[in-house]
Amino acid sequence: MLFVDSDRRRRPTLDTVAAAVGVSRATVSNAYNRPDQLSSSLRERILETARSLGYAGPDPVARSLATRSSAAVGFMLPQGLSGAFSDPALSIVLDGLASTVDGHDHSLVLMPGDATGGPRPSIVARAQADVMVAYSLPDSAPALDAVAARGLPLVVIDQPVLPGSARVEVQDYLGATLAASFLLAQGHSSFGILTFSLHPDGVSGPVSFERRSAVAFRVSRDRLGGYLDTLEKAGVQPDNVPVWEARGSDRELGRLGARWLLTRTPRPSALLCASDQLAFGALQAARDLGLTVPRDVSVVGFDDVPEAAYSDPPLTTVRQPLAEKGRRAGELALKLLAGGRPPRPTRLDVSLAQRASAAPRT
Amino acid sequence: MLFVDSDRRRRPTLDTVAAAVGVSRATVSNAYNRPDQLSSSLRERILETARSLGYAGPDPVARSLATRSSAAVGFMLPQGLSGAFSDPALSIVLDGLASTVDGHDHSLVLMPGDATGGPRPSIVARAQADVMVAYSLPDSAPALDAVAARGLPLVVIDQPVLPGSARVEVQDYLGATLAASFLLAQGHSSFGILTFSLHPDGVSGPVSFERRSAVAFRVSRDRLGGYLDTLEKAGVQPDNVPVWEARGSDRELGRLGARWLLTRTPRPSALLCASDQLAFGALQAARDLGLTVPRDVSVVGFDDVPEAAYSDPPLTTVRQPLAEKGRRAGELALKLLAGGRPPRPTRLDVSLAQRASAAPRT
DNA sequence: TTGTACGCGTTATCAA
DNA sequence: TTGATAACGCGTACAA
Repeated sequence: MLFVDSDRRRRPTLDTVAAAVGVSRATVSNAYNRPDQLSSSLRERILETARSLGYAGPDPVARSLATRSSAAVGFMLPQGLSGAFSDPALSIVLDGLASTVDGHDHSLVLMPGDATGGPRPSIVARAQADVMVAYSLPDSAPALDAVAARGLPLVVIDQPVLPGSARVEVQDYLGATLAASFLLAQGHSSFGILTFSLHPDGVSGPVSFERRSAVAFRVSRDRLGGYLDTLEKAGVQPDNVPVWEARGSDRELGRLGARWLLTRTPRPSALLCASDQLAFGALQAARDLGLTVPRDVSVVGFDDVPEAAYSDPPLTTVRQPLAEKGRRAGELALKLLAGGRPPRPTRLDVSLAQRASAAPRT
Repeated sequence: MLFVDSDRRRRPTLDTVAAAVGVSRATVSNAYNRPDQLSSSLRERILETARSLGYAGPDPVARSLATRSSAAVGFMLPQGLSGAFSDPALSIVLDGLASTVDGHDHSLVLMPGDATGGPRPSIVARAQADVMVAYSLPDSAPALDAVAARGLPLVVIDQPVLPGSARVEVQDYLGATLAASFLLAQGHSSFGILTFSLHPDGVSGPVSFERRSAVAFRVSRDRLGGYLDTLEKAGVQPDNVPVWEARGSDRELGRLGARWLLTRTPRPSALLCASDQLAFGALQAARDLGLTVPRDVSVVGFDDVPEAAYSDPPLTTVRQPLAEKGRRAGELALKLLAGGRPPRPTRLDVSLAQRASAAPRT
């Protein structure tokens, strides 16, 4: 009696099913993975028995060990998910990526970053994924070394290419140039710049001159550089352009920064914002201060998230193909997984979406 | 020569390192996982050798197989990530969850849903996670059966509790009641309701009477039920209340629906929206039609996402503790993982955040 | 169809 | 204490 009661409730395995049906483990495995390797009647019998035994199919981990593939794509973020998901641009990219890999029966493992500007190396070392995608990590992120140490293929988005990695990138510098040129052409000569993190230290505030050099995030570097270089070429001294660094790309942080920028003397007649979220915050800050956009101040964003078309006023911004960026990254990941060599990086185009938030200087 | 060149580039394993150091595999394993089990000098020697051999630490998959734990929590979504990430409410919940599990060195595996209203069962069957979290899946989602088949612990958010699962939930019905009561108290008597999906079939449009029954999503069911019941108690016939179902909780879809609602005759003087996103769309639709909120029409949302405080006008909405919801789910998942029994569900509170988008009927 | 050699660790249990 | 032995964990895939 006692013996019966204490029969070990181990979960059934391939062997359990094989024994019950009276075939070998290999055959049961085939029933799941290679239906053509056995008669359909036998297969049906096996599946039926498995069901009755409560066997839910081959254990994913064991299968991964045997095949040396976990059918998952790792996605490394520069920050916690909080920051991540509040950024619609990232959401769109992630969606493009997810739909691509999902279509190939791969799952997505998210690795949020922490204060170091990326996921902790221990997280990366233990993640069950066979290819990693890095999204806008700082150049020196320890997470990248961890990926290299594991020898996993890597796709980078918005980052300098690493040896052996594939890369998706957008012409950020060019985009910034477009934005600045446009405002210059509109007659503006007094600017303020609102950027997101330059270094992975969580600092917000006015940007000192030293801090502008050796910027750790490629995107920030390119956008800021594009703005400043363009202005300088037009005769606007970079030292005279106030720059505010927000800790993240978030509306409220943008509002804070824009409030500072718009209370400088002289007040800038145009704000260059490194993201649409920051720009939305800037629109709000202008309203708070009783300024009208674009009459009193022009605002230009970056990304062209869907909401940019609906803000008040609709946002003039640099458009980049966000969903495409994610899809490309997904395709590259899959390609690397299939053993492909990293192709040369293709740069996605940017363009200026002219709406109502920027106007000629009055 | 040739032999040397062709030396098999297999990745080093514990054995490789053990052999190189001249100790057993177990000792190398201990060097990584139980530093107290060996002298620190030996440990250092092992780690050093591992480094020089290019060994990145124990293989995560093999470790999972041996420990029978993959240190990951799976998150099942009702839709593709597209819909998911465009919903700030979900983002916040997910963030709360992610930070909780991340703090315990667990990773997060995302399982996007498809047309069936949840992830495909095959995805669930193969996911490497040892606990699943279901977010607002329809009651009959096949994904839930797949979880049960695997015998994985389950946490449900915004769903009816399943046998053996833990659950975190919000008083949606009560929240809807608050919103409707408030508008009634303000003197409104002509309403329109804007809801997100009632059934997992991707339909958008006016909601027929039959479609209002047997609603598949608990949240939709409770919110819609709360609105209609409250109105009915106040003498407003549910049949006379136009209801628009949006395919998703998305601003643009909300705009479409609100446009329809606001062009009914007689025009509703108040709109009850099942989410803030839909409400934002409604604000836009009102603007499009030349209506002023709240003078011509009052709008009430649901969720109280951060942006609700900054919309134009700021949104009166039902507040629910989104981040807390995610954290609770994460804690429950961890608890289940540790072998805990599912505690009885705790309901999180809701309240009404009164702002400027709703006013007494003029 | 089947036998069986892996895949790569973890964790008692045991010995020095 | 410190380290070793060996029994799993659960499949996959190839040769027979």
